Amino acid sequence: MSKRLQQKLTSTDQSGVSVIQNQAHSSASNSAGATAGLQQVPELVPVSPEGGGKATPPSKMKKPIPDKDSDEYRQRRERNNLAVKKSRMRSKQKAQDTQQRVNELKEENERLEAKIKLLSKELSVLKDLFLEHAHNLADNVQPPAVAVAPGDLCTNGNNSSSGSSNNNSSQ
Amino acid sequence: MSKRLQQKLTSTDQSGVSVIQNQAHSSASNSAGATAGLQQVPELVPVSPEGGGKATPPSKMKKPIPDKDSDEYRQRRERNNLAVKKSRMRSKQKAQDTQQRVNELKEENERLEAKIKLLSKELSVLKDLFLEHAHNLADNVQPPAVAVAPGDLCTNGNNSSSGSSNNNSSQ
DNA sequence: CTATATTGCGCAATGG
DNA sequence: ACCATTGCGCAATATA
Repeated sequence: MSKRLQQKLTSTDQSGVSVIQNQAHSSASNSAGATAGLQQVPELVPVSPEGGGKATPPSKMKKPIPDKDSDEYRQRRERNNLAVKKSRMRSKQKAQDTQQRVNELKEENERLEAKIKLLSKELSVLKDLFLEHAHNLADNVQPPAVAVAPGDLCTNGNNSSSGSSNNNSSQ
Repeated sequence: MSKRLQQKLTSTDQSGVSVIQNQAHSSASNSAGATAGLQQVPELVPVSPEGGGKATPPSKMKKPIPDKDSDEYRQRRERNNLAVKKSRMRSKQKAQDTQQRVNELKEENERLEAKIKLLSKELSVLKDLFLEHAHNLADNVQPPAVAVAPGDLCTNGNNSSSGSSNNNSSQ
């Protein structure tokens, strides 16, 4: 009574499907009334169409007949299903990773841009100071105290509100 | 003779498959010998199991019978197949776009890092110049030519002689 | 509730 | 021969 109607049930119960297929090319119509398990296979079986005892290297046989209900067939299918599942899992995983990569890169971009902004600011400040000096010299005037205290530069070139003049080390 | 064996052929010709399916839960074995087009439907039809004349709010009917070979069924399937195809196409497209985004972001990252490097260099040069001036002033002497005094107490860890005083303005 | 969108799964063809 | 990848259909489920 029981045919062979159990295949995966690995995760969620699915509907077992028995599928009969007709070849588009082979227009062999056969009749096989199956009471319970229905399946049909054309009885056309090219039984090794080779004259010699070769290993059929360039054998021209169209289809070795996808024998249904065959043990080997079922085994093959199951293995393929497994492979398919694995492949798809990896594919999805990869897509996810890619998405995450985008986020990481976006974050890093922001950080880099912030740093650029800061550096630019520092640069502009220093340039301004230079211009002042140049003007002073050009005016031939030499003020005893310069606009900037040399000690500041000696200690640290960072005079921003928060001291953050370090290179990134993470990642 | 020809049943209903043509479905997509939108892109490549595939094998037309007629699939009969049995419900996993309903263990009703029926017999339907079909010569050409085979199909089977369990005659179990839960005819609205409610006692009152309600609108069946939590109606428990399991399946309204997936009528095969029905016109409406076939139509519905075809529409779904189309939707599936569309959805998958978009999904793939999106994945591709994401990958491209990664590349773009990587490029931009490189650009930003290069810029940072350049700005850092400029900054260090300017700072060095400042230190020189400061020393000159501190020495009370003002040489006509800027004579660099190696005596640096200020630990300026860079004395790159390469003159790369570029000034970028774009972006 | 009906229509479309998404998702998991199996099958088959194909590529390596 | 084997596994990996891919396109497609079906059905269940989610979303509108």
